[in-house]
Amino acid sequence: MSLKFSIQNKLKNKLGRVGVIETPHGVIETPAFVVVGTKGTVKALTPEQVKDLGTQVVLANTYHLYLQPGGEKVKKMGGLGKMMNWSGPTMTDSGGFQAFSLGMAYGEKVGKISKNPPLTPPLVKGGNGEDLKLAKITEDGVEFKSVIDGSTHFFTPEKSIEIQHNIGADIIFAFDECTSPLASYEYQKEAMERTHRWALRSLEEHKRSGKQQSLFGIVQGGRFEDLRKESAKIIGSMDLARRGGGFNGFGIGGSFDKEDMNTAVGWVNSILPEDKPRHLLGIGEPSDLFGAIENGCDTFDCVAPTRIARNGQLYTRNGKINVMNAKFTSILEPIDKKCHCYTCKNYTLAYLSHLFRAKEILAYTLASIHNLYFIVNLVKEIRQSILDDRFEMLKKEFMLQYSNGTE
RNA sequence: GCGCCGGUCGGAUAGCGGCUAUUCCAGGAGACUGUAAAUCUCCGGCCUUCGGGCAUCGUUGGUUCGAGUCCAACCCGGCGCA
Repeated sequence: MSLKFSIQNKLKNKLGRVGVIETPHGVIETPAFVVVGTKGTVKALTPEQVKDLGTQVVLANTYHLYLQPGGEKVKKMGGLGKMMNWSGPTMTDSGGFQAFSLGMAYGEKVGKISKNPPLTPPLVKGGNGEDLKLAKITEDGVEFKSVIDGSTHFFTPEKSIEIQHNIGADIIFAFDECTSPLASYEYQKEAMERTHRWALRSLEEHKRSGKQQSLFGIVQGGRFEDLRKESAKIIGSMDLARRGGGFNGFGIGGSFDKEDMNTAVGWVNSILPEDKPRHLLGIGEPSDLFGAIENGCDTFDCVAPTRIARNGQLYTRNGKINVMNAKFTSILEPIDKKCHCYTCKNYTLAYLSHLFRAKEILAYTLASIHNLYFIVNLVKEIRQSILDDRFEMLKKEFMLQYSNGTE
């Protein structure tokens, strides 16, 4: 069950690399942006549209598919890929993110990326205790309340792996706890150590089952250097000596400060084994990609392009625009004149603006096509730039234009 | 002409004597990073030293400590009868 990963080229004096991951459902040329299809569908898009815009791999979610339709049902439908008519590589997240989004973050204005690092250590202790939250963390696992009907479910590492086996993605993730950026050092450490214990349990459950899917272990540690390094060391070498093999690849999870995310990723990737793929979980604003890639990440998934698309925000080389703004109602040009996506080739901003205001379903489809095309192909462009030895040039050019753009 | 009903933000509404005039939609803007999300937040009369202050419920008067709310007249709209 080892995953084939080969490195084709590396960035000079940096951790970045170009490679190829071989899965049972085809290759992933890395770096690659992984499109999120949480419930076994990329919202607003058909798999053909997802494929045509250049997507190589789709990631679904264990918690959501477990609740609906259920892991067994997915298995009976032939597994994730077959079920959703996606013939390419697939991944599933373990449900660890929901320990955060339905726990600490539930009902709060907190994302996993904090933009203004708190000057004083926050009072927030950890991730459980409040009855209002839908996730409570214990040593054994996480108690979740269903967002659909409020029913209670308990995820252990073993349970998550079992569900992920049923769902049947090519790459699955160890069960972890995604922490809040507001959590204290003490809590981050406590959660990280628990995640390490869960990682071992995930790995053992996976080996015991004999399933052929690839399992990625997840590095935690929040924004703290010593924790990140410790986590990378432990997850990176877990179970290697005892049975050989260890994890097939790694996920880098948890929370970051926007400011030093790249540095944190660098700490981790300089420790993780070089010959296995590294997936940066949940990161993917255009401006984040360059830093993540040059710091050694091979794949990234992010809901941002599809979610913000449905909420009316669109990527352009000159930064993001909000298509709902009044000024776009009369602009008879595409979102981005240089973009080659289906949406830009065929529709004007004025029309998109109309579709959004009218709440027409097509609005969400066209916007999602554009944003995904933008991000997927930006990563492809970065990949090519590494092969052509002009990464720095592209990065400089893109970042300047993206942050200066007023359009 | 007579009778009845009604005039509250751009539209639709709540409000039936008590201080902060409600909600929805439309409008303006912002947010969203391993999807609780086609979602959420804020703004919307004037002034503000951002604490707040002053207005405002068709118009004008009146009753009352206090009126969007009660009374009168007028204006406008709908319906009915001539």
